[in-house]
Amino acid sequence: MNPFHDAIRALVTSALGLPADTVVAIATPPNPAMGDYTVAMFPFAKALGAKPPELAQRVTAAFAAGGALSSVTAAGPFVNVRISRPAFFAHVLGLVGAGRDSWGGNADGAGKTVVIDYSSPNISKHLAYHHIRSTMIGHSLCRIYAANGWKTVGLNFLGDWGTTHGMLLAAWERWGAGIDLAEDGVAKLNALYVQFRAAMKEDATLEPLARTWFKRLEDGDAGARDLWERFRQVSLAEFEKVYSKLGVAFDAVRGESYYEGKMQPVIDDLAAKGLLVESEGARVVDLTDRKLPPCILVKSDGATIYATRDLASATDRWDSWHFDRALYVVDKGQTVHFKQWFAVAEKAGWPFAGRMVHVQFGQVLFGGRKTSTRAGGAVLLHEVLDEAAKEIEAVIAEKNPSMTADKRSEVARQVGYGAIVYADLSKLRSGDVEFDWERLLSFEGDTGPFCQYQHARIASVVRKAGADLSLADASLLGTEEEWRTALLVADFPQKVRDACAKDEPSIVATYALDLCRAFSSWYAQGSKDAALKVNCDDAPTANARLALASAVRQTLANALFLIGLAAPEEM
RNA sequence: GUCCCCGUAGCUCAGUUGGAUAGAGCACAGCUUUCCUAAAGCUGGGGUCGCAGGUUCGAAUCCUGCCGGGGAUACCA
Repeated sequence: MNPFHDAIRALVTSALGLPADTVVAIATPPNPAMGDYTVAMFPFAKALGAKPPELAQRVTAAFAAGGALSSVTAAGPFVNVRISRPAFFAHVLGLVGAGRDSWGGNADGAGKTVVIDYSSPNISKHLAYHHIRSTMIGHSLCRIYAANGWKTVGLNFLGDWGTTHGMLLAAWERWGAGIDLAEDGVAKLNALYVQFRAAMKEDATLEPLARTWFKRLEDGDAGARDLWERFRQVSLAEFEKVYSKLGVAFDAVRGESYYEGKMQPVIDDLAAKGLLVESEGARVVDLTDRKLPPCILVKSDGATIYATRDLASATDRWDSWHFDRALYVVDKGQTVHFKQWFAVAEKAGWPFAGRMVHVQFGQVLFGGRKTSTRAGGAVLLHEVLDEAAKEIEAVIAEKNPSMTADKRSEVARQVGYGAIVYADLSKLRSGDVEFDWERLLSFEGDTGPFCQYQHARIASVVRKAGADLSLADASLLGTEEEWRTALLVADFPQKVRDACAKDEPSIVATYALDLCRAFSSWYAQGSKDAALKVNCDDAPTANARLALASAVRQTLANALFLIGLAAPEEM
């Protein structure tokens, strides 16, 4: 995948007489002064019956100068390798230049389809801040899988069914007269829902009323159906406002209601296979052999439950797309639920069994506790996004007063939203995250705006220089800072693979930051010594440096795209 | 009770799948502004990698047991 890595592998395997396909772990030495890459000899010692330092000597002795590698030295049990810098610089510039927007991607997933279930909010409720996790991790995974050659289907699985929606219909009947849903519809619906739940505690007739309304909905009663459809549309329109801010678009929106008619065949099939047993009045699949609680599919009152809907929906997704993999980007609190119905699919021997993955993530905590949207007072996602854009707009006005108001507003949204998204995606999925306004609204250091700033900086320097980068002579590159930057650029394709293999967008986010730091360090050299500027006085050197900077910019733009951040040309 | 996740600098987090002296940012002390502008760079202090064992040439990383935090644990999603 990288001719320089290939050369190192070839050298090691041939020197030690190992098969050419032996796994050779190529790492970065702790100190750049030691070399560009390093290979530890320990893994080969046992098989070859020799001590690691001796093997390192053998590799060194077999090295012949010329080609991709410039020097090979033994440091005890390690073999440190320096690669030919002019060749490497030329290689990097060529790759990025040829790849452009697709640079970093691969075709590993060619012919394969992944269905990614993400965001999946409940209608008639706001998108709260914590929805950013599923929404952006899922969105980013769509792009990462696509960059790895997969066909992706992004799916929003709306919570639009169940007795809670009956409550809302009942509440509307009581108090809905005169309410205009055209403006802040979701807020009004949510208020009605909260009001109804509160009233239920006082008035025992309300819960049956809600059930009756839901029954009407299930039976296709036109009045109930129309009203529910209206609530659904109002909610979707409001979700869409937030999604468009984030650049999120789905390939399909299928709510729980969509699968309503598809559950009976699932139940029948499980019953026919003898998997469905009666237990405490409910119909369940026993999972004691998997050390799991039984999976309830039909409640004792005869109604279905979310496991039934998930099974029906998986079946439907299989019929629609014949996926090779289906990701469920859902918080880790639902781990048992997913294990249960994945197990049911396996027991039933369905063709898609084993292809589902629960991509779990940690929860957003407020003061160390899980959020409760029911308790009210939840922080809304659009509020956080708007606040960040507002704050950053003031910063831009101060730092870049010549920018027009329109442009400033556009860039403020890109960078403000970028700050919020980056703050979430830069962390490993698995950990819980504490909601912290101060940290979300910081634009310095390990942040999205820092990455975007480096991108804008490079774009501006290159734009103003107006040089013909196709004439760049890579042999004129060579400072330590340029070198470290180029090495990082070359790592990008592997990061795109790793992020996909682990379903982990933070790998790309962390990488983007590392690349920015390397570039920023390099760029700052120019303030100490004008000869070290990117756009220095010596035209051929400037051309080569601008070409490398341009490669960094392209890499950065591609990385930011994968995590859903805009890459502004100026800021 | 059982199961899952987490525990690394004062705070927020990385750590190349077991490798050489554990790294960033924030905060703190200081220094540096004619390329996009300091939204940055450089220097410095700051660590028993929760604790105790084990596995081996070698452990923040793997195994076991504790401690601490969060979550799940059949008719909500």
